[in-house]
Amino acid sequence: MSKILQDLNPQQQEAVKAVDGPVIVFAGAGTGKTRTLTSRIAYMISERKIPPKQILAITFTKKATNEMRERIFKLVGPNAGEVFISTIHAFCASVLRKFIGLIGYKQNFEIIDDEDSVRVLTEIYKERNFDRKAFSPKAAHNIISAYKNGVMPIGGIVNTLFEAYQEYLFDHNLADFDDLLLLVNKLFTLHKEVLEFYQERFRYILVDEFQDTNMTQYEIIKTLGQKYQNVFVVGDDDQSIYSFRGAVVDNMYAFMKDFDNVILVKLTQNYRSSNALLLGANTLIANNVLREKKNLFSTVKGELSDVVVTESQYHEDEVRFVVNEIAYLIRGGVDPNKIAVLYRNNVVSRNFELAFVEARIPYLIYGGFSYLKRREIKDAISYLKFLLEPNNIFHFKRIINQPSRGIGEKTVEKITERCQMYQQSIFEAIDWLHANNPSNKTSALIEFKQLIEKLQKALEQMSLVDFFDYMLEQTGYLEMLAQEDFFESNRVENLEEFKSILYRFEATYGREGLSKKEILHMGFDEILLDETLSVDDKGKGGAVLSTVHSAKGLEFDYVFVVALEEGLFPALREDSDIEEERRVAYVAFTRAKKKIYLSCATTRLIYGRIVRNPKSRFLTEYLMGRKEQEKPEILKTEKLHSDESLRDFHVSDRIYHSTFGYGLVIAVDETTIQVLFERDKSIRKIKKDHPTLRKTLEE
DNA sequence: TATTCAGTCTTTTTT
DNA sequence: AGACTGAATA
Ligand SMILES: Nc1ncnc2c1ncn2[C@@H]1O[C@H](COP(=O)(O)OP(=O)(O)OP(=O)(O)O)[C@@H](O)[C@H]1O
Repeated sequence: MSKILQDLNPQQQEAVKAVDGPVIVFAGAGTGKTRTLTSRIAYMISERKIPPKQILAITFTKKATNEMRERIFKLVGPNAGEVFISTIHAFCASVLRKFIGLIGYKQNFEIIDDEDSVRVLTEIYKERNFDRKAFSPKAAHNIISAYKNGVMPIGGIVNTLFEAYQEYLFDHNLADFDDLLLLVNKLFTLHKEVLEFYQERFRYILVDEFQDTNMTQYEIIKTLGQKYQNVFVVGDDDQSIYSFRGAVVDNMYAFMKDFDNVILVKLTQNYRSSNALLLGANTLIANNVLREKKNLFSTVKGELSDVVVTESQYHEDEVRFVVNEIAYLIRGGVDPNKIAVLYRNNVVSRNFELAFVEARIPYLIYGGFSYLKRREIKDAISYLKFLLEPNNIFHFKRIINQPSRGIGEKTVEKITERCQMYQQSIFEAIDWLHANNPSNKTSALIEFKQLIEKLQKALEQMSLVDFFDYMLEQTGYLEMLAQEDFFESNRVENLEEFKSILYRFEATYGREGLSKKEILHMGFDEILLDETLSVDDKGKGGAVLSTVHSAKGLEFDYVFVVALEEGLFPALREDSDIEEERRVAYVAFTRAKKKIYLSCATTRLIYGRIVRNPKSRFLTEYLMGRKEQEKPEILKTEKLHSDESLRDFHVSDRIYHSTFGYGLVIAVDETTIQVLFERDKSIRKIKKDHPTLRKTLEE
């Protein structure tokens, strides 16, 4: 048997070997879906001699893309580089980069992120005097995006807004994230030649996390696969957590109908977690009605104490407990990269981040604010893009008064007016204004123009990295930051960090003899769709702080699921779907390999208000599968002794044990202690190194 | 145009 | 609590 198949079970092998024709792997968490998909690609290349160039693999995140490429590389070597692995968005961007001209956009179209979209909408609001109070531009963006993703219909004023928005994007040659998908779909529908080009190019298509594809994505995958029918998708209906973005689990069933002779493979053995952990996850998800019944099993038994339940009085206690516990694990030799703190809401990450810094525990944050979305980074990128395209009004508006040059809304309006009415370029308009109606404003504009021209020349003569410094200095951007609060000082650091990205651009694309302009264009395309890009990413890593959504597909030895309270997790808004909330919990709980900590706080500060929420139903549901006497005693974190980590027990100390509850130490020897437990008034011998044994404070 | 200050609203989740 | 807005003032 080939070495690729060796590490797979018979069902997984079946999925790997069925190279031709449509296949769906429908299976629960940790059953090796991704591993099967990866092995299948390796198998196709090394056993079936399929040219790697013909393979397209769609992952859910950029992180998953990188991971998959690495894994395939390990199996088949450098050939892996030729497989087209990407997120659907990045794939669409590459299609459009080639063919978007056919549907009226210019080839150098730009991809904009949410923040840019909101900017555009804000402008439209002002132009057309829309009422901000009815709903904010931000809300409008959410609605429009939901509409574009097929989540909700729109009408009336929102439709007007939507049309104005699309018109603006088209006129400015911009595409938002949703457009990437929609435009490709349009391209494939209107231009069969393009579709055929890609059908021939990618004869084998594989899709991970299929349960979270939306209608447009599915349409794209379906049409691409129509000709050769070699479409392989893997998914888990219980892990569909992106319905807010238009994901439709029913695509899994649609797939089985739309393609002929689909091979259905089910996997039931979970290789990630022990049965002790699986029991909870299985019981929890069984509360959902809308699902395929599955029963995952593991061959590893696990310990009752692998599930730790804690309750803290205040959220500060929760943070302190989690951070102490992680510090303890790391001291005990656990690799920080194998520890994760997962939460439903980004808000709670802040407290943890601060505590990690204080405790000097290295950490990484997934999800949350992307590095590229920071103001200073976006400004810098806008400067660079404007240098390449000095007639780009979009970037002009962003940078013209950054730092302040005394140019406000009114002046910008005058310029755009002339550009539109007389078909002038921005610089021509500036010259005209200065010649015909000179003022200190127009002088400032001329100065700006000269600055840009000077920078354009300099760019040709310097390395990108040196130029970047020069640019920040010449534009006065650095000085502007220096004058802001010192509190903002890490903006400067972020900009410093950006130089390493530029350095990479130059190293990757520089030697092919490309111009600076081309290098930057290619580089920006590469990073733009990479949400995971962050400042601390390339360091040695550390414990992971992540939303549950961003942790999908990942696994960690130790997982802390925090803020498990009604209203937060599950979120209880009028439009929330409790089954989806439960799936989010299921995803969270199934990330753990060795041990899981479920944590909630009685009292929490949110929006300056003190809220007291009961502990999450998911916590209860998770434990429901256990016999009464096997349910863990809840650890009240505020009772913990501050130096409990020393595990140095003495007679008359108070302790906590996950199975037996709280108790009093009555005798100590080398390796064990004797404890009188409060709950059942019995005396037990406990090993000192029992994993959940903790010293607590006096009563 | 820039700056300041009081009042308002926020948060689910992300490519 | 903190970010963000809009109106009032310099
Ligand atoms: N046949 C196998 N033998 C040993 N280990 C396996 C096998 N299949 C999968 N695994 C391991 O199980 C873990 C989970 O695999 P994988 O991430 O592929 O599962 P998944 O189904 O994609 O999970 P999820 O749906 O939660 O993302 C990984 O650590 C993987 O290496």
